Amino acid sequence: MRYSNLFGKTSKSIQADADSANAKLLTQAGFVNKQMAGVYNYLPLGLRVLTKIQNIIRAEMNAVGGNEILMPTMTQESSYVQTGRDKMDVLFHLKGRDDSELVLNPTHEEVVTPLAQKYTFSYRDLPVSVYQIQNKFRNEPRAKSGLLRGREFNMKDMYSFHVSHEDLDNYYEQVKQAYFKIYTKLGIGDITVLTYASGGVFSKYSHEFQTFAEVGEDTIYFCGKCKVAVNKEIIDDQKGACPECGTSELEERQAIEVGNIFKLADKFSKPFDFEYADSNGKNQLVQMGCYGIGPSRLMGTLVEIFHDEKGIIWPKEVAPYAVHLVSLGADENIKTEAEKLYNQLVEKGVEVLWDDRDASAGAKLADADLIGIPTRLVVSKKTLAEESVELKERNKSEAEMVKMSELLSRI
RNA sequence: CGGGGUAUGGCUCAAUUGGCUAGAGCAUCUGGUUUGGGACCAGAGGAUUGUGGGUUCAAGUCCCACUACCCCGACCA
Repeated sequence: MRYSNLFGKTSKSIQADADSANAKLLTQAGFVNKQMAGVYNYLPLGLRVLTKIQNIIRAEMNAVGGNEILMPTMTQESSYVQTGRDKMDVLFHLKGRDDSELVLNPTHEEVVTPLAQKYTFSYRDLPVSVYQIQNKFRNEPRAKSGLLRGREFNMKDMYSFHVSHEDLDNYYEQVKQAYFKIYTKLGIGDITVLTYASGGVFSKYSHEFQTFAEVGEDTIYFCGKCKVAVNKEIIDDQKGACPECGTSELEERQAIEVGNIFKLADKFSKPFDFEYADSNGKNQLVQMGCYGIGPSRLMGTLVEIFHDEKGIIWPKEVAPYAVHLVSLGADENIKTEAEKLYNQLVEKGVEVLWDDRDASAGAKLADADLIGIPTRLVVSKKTLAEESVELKERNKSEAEMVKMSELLSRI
């Protein structure tokens, strides 16, 4: 991609209302643009990152047998009346023609449960799990912290259906491991911990995945020995002790919730009367689990974790491009050489963003740091004199000269 | 939802006790110069000051209402 063709621009001045580092940097670098409180537009750079995060998640869900589907954004309110969730205060309500009552789905239990019911008759149809990656709507009393807490946000939600609690337990563990693989791939595996948390309205307890970060809204108590934590909301229930080893020597940390998994059991199968015939032909309630992770929140989290005073430092797995090619100087010769290199890289399948503008060196280099692509290549009079290209990693301070002839094999 | 604050070109801000044609920087456009860390010179365009009402000879400025946004808290599948 040539920078001159890229929709979205970097900006020197920042949004006055950008609170967190992720809101500030993502806006300034041209990844997102705020539509209104807690609602964002994803520009090309931002969408590329979001898509990569989604694909990492998608691969792991497929690996545990998840079937990807896409459910609707809106649903008749009566489904929520059936479960009692129509009273949730974060629910967006709207009216259709004839004053029909509709809601924008905050999650999809009310949709997926009756859906799965239509295709599940006996134990032979179970277990099964389905997931989708879609935008959710929650009328948060207070949206904040950029992508960390929005009113419309992107989420992967998976739902599993089982004949027994044991089977649910089994699958739940598999998904838990899949989640850790996701965090590891995103580069936050070592700072993300399994956290015992409240199950909200639907189950007594749940497991959250919490990433240590100062801006995190959640307070958790971390057990260094077991590498698990307890959310503050249930620390009293746990009597201030680690649920795995019992020690009360826990470290208080701030963290961002980057995933949450629940054993729903029959919380939803019951109101919808979702039963299957067992091997004796007797009807039994289906046991359910649900598993949520937010790509958009993860994108914000990654920026919170990986940035410096100059800008974002994307992990390679999710960076919008692998290489940021910068040509410095107005000489036609420089531009020609840069273009040659650009074409070679593209041909080789390297994702490259070429800053082909006539902007000053300072402006281009500052933008490269702000955007945060892992590898920066500079072509200038200086480098051409040595038939070389300057290579610098965004997360390192020193640059090195690489011969043009050797460059392609290096990348 | 309680408390506090803000609203002025695309962005960041200014405008004396209410007073003349609402200023500047960034960005944009034109010309020139410049190219290894957000360059410089000259010129240009761009605003019914969030919306509605009120007070006044006169309102960006004062009053009321509404809306949006931000902060603290509460809330948070």
